[in-house]
Amino acid sequence: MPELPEVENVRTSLRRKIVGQKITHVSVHRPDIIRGPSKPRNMLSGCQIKEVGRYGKQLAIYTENNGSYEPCICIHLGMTGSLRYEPTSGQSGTQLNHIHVTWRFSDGGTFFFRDPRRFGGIWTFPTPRQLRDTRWQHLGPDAVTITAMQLTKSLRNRSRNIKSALLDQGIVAGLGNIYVDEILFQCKIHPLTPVKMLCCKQISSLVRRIHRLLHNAIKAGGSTFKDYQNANGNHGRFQSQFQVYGRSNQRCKQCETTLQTVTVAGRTSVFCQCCQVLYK
DNA sequence: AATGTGACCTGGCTGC
DNA sequence: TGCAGCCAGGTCACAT
Repeated sequence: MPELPEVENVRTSLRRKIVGQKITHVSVHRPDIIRGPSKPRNMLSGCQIKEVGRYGKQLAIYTENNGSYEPCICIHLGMTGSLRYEPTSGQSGTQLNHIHVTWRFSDGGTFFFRDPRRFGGIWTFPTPRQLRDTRWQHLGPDAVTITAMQLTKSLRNRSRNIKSALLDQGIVAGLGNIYVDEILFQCKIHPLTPVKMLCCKQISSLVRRIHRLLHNAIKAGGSTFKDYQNANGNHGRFQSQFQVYGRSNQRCKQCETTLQTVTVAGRTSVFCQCCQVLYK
């Protein structure tokens, strides 16, 4: 389940492998994984990789020609998507099923997009600016850099609860069910608390916790539950630090109360009814 | 306009 | 052992 820390680890592991390389051949095994209105311009075939970027949970692969930016692709990993780099054209450590796109590089290396559940996808754009001005335009500030002032402004006069607000990528980009549950537990806020009940001090604290948690999760290589691996095939280690996510009906690590679940915005939320206050 | 809900998709788990 | 049914959740279309 890749959220921001996992996507950031994919980005950093991938950029070391592919920046500067030229794509010699692309195979699209499953065309419906290519989304969006514009059909791919050869999925970067013949292009040289300039940089690997990220915004929220989305990755971007930028290419260049004589120093200027050329076509780019945006990759969303969805729930089970993964990107894997193999130094040779073989697929030694990569599962062969559910590979939808394969890129081959000038050095003989291969790069795969695999996504069993196909919630992910790839979007192509003629320039990075097109990507920013269309697909990324509606996203809120990236969760790593969002400020208390930006979040306060986004939450002003809203009637929804804090859990669904933090899951909304238009308010803050990069958080998903796992990290939102962990952040709300750390802040001692019940997931159903209406955002209008939170004061400026609480929102500032929320933002500090978001930054700290994401920083620690990125440092730990992200979290692995079932599927996630970075581009080298390594698993994350942050899941061992979870306080609530995946611990329904177990004891709260702070107060020993049995953790409960509630469905918010169609997602299972685990929380401690003793530690987390429902402001009304 | 803002918010809520269900569909998409498939691997893994549980219960019979 | 094999099968059916349920659950997981990011995003989007549609309903309220």
